[in-house]
Amino acid sequence: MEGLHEIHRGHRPRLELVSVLQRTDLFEGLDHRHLEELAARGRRKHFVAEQAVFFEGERAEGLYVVLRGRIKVFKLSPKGREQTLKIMGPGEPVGEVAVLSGEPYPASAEALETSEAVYIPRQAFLDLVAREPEVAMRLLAALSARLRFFASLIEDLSLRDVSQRLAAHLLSLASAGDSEQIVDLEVTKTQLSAAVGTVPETLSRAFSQLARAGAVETQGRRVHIKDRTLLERAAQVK
Amino acid sequence: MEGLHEIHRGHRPRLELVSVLQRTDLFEGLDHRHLEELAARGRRKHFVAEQAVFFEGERAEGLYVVLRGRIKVFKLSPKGREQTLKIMGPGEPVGEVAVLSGEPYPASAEALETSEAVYIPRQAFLDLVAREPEVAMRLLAALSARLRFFASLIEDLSLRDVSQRLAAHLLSLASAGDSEQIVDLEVTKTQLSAAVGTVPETLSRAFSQLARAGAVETQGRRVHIKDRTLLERAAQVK
DNA sequence: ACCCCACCTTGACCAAAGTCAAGTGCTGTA
DNA sequence: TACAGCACTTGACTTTGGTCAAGGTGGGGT
Repeated sequence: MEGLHEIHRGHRPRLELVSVLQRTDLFEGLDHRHLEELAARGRRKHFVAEQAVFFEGERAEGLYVVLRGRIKVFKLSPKGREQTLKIMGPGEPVGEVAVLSGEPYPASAEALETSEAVYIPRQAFLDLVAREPEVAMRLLAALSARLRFFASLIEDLSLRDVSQRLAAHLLSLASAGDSEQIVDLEVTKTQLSAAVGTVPETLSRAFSQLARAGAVETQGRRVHIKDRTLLERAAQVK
Repeated sequence: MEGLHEIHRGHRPRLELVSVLQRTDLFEGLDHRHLEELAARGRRKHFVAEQAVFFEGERAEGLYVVLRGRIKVFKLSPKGREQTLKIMGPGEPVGEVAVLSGEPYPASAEALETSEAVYIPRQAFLDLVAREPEVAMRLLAALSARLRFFASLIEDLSLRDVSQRLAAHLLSLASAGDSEQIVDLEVTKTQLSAAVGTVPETLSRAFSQLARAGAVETQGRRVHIKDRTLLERAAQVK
């Protein structure tokens, strides 16, 4: 029994780690040798809902790659208000900016729900990036996408009001075509308020404003988009 | 004469380009062969104050590396208000995110003053990044730094008021040590207002508020920091 | 089925900041 | 030197949105 456990703890999990790493934006299709090494040096971590992953200002000893669930990256104001930067889902890396620049984490992160991630120690990651240009290219793509996202968040916060931001957010959740459809917010409205940069009360008013205009109707987390054109107009000029 | 001109246009400038590329964050210390190729495929461009470099939404055919002067990257609201994302100085790349992701420029850019840049066509850059891991690493460092900057801009816009943002901005311009010192804004106050995410009127009031508190005194673009501790307090909790 | 608690909504209020308008001062130019 | 134009400031006003307080609602657990 003793021996069997050894094998299970030391070996089976590692093979399994390789297979989950392969389903990751950063590492899929990567040379098996590299995956093996990552698996050997990385660790699988489990988080329950609301559990902290790391805190802003902490030294970054490694990064996480989400396997299951969602991890919210956010900033806190002294008064306790929160601004969500981004919610990361399966396949996405969290904390890689801090690891790359060698500085402390620039924001905090916590699990939104039961989640799993691979933890990769700083040096293991840096070794891989330096040795494997393909990983560097994927990272560049990931960081570029994030910069784009941040730039548009900055634009929203600075130049658009809450209803416009909400309308734009709903449109980004909506599928391309249909004028009328039902979208799932995937988070509570309180969490949504932190993502669009406001408080629950104001978000609620923005929703009822859009509802009064006839653009949407809400039932809990489900939002019925009644008139996409109207919603598009609410997101823009005004 | 004809021949001389040929040489001057076709060759001298290229040698010169190599030498300026060497003074660039992204390319310094790079293999001479690569620099030659960049120089062959790139072009030097000159901008006068307020001249557009590119517009948001335009297809990104290449990127720029600032040699001299400053280039402002910004977003415009439908109503004409502007949010500065970042002002880029000598050595820094502009537009590389669009080139990397193959999507349109996510923001507009224009010269703040007489400026010079190297224009590098998309494919020349991608070739180099793919072939030269060192360039990819530098890019990762640059993008990481920018993400960090953006994250803190998002935090500021969402969670702090204008005086706090102004105080923080002044502190970032100030040198580390001294409690009392004079800093140069390096831009007009109107431009500063776009950088901290407000309008000139509000910025002006924020300045007089800080002045009333005894933290600073302003004389045009020169700001006399009279009490750094006071300024730090104004930047924070409040 | 009931109850509890967290989430959400609404109203009243207030503070922050954008807009509009007027006026001052500085600078570069004719 | 005088003028034009721009940057900046200040005041009055309005709008937006955050805060506080009070209910309503709904889903999960016992």
